[in-house]
Amino acid sequence: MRLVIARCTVDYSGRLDAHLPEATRLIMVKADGCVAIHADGGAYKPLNWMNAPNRLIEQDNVWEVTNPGGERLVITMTELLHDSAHELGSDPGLVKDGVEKHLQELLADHPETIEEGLVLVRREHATDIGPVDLLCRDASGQAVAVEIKRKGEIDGVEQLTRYLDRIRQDPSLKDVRGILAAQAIKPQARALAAARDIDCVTIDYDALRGLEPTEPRLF
Amino acid sequence: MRLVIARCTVDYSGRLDAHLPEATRLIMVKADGCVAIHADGGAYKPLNWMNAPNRLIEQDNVWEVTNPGGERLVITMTELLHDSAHELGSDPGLVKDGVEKHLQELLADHPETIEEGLVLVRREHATDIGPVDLLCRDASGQAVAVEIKRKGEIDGVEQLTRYLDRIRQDPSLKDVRGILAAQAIKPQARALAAARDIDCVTIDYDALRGLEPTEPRLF
DNA sequence: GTGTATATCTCGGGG
DNA sequence: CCCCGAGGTATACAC
Repeated sequence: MRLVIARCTVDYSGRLDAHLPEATRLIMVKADGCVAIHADGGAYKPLNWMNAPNRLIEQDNVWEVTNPGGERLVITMTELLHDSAHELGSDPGLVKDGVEKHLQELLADHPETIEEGLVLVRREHATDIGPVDLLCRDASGQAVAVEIKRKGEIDGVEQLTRYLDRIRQDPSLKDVRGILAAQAIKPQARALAAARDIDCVTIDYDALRGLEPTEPRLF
Repeated sequence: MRLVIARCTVDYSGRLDAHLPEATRLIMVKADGCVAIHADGGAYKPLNWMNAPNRLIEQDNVWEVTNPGGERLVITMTELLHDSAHELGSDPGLVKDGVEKHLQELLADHPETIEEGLVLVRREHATDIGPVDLLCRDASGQAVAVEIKRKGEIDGVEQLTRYLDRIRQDPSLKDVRGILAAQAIKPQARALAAARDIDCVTIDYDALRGLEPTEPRLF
């Protein structure tokens, strides 16, 4: 990783056009060739960036970064204040706990916590517009499509609605109903769900994890 | 901005739990107190981060970053390889051209490029679930709601559908129809739009910009 | 503050 | 390669 602090202007042209007036910034060049330009505020987003793979041409005080997609980033440096390189090696990567995938795994193992008598038919049931999180059958034998979210918002209701439309085109599943299962569901999502005869169920993630016999903690 | 290269482990606890095994990484502390931890690959996202405002406690080789929302990031350093501080000053910020806002401004000035005879009634017409980009009337006097996107995808059709449902509850607008206007529209979005009697119109941004008398180039 | 939409979203997975 | 969905999304803006 190369770290350069320089007074510079930057021009990006690609998915849109963008320009940075002259100021002092950090220019980060990583081992994979990607480039990010950071100001001294805002943790997350660089002001400008180019993802790998890139071609970087250094010509005096002008750096030109291009990528196969036709995007182009030009950094014009007027004053170089720091320039250092560091060998970091590869990163083992982030280990996460508590994302939607875990919630889906737990609910697939314990569908009865969504609704009494609910039985799993298939996880990630495929439709031609994407996979439904859980396809189940309820105590009466009726098919139930379950969309799982950490946060239940309008988008989740729209998504489940699209899936239900598709699933219902299969004659054997034409009376499928929908459930939105989430750790918390916003009033707007509840309202839209109600208008579309979709049930809402809130899930207690910690209680659910307590049902797992082995308590598979990641760290 | 302070730049530290160190061999470290990192633990985050907050909206989820996350852990980084020991490796060498860049730790960036910006003037506003935010912290980002970068590996040597991937331009955009830090592995872990804490947005300002933060409280940072340095205790020997352990840094503890906490924020008012109860999130907590702990960096345990086993080897310090680089530590430098740099005065960057404030950044004038990024100037952009070609985002959706510009497209909306241009189309508001030239609604006839969307459809012959179309006349603007109101930009950002408010509904109780959000603003419609353009509300217009067509040559026959019928109301038309226009949703503008740079890229026309399914979400845009869903969004316009929700607005149309709301707008039609107003008796004076009950026969409003919808147009999705975008620089490019995906087949999936076209299919969904067709199923909902929403028209699709592709927009040539450069040609549209050429219609502006003053050619308001930003840089 | 909540609610909504945008983003050069990024990133990863599946066909 | 495209398509789709998740994200500690972040970020801006209106109410």
